[in-house]
Amino acid sequence: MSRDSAGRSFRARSQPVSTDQDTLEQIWRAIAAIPSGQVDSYGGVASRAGLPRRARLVGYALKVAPRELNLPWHRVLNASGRISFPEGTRLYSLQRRKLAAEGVRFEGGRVRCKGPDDPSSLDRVLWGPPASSS
DNA sequence: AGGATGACAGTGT
DNA sequence: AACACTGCCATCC
Repeated sequence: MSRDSAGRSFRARSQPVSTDQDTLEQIWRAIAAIPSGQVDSYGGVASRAGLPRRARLVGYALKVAPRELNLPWHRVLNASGRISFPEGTRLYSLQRRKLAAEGVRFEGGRVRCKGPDDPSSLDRVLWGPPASSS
């Protein structure tokens, strides 16, 4: 860990940045791997794709993703557990509807329970389908 | 070439 | 909890 002139900490990149087609496909695969009824954050997707700190790139990858891939794009939320589209837009309601169809419950504007980034729950995402009442 | 703008995130105040 | 700031990276003026 290092610090810049303003005192903020940061991790140096251990790998050269690449934004070629392979990188995009890697991200798309990570998104496709999110199980139905579960959600992940942009940063989480980036990490699982082997691209830590590249959350913004995930947003770009989603934007340019070919429709034929049929990616579960609606399962990707921002780090605060919220939908990243402005409320009231068509995409917002579409995403919210798709999530609801998979049993993802909302509380106010955010998904229930912890944040999608919580490392302890990445594997057994707790806010999953309510159908599996354990 | 340089600044603004995003389907973002982390840290500090 | 909300805001400001910065890192981040591709696009679009």
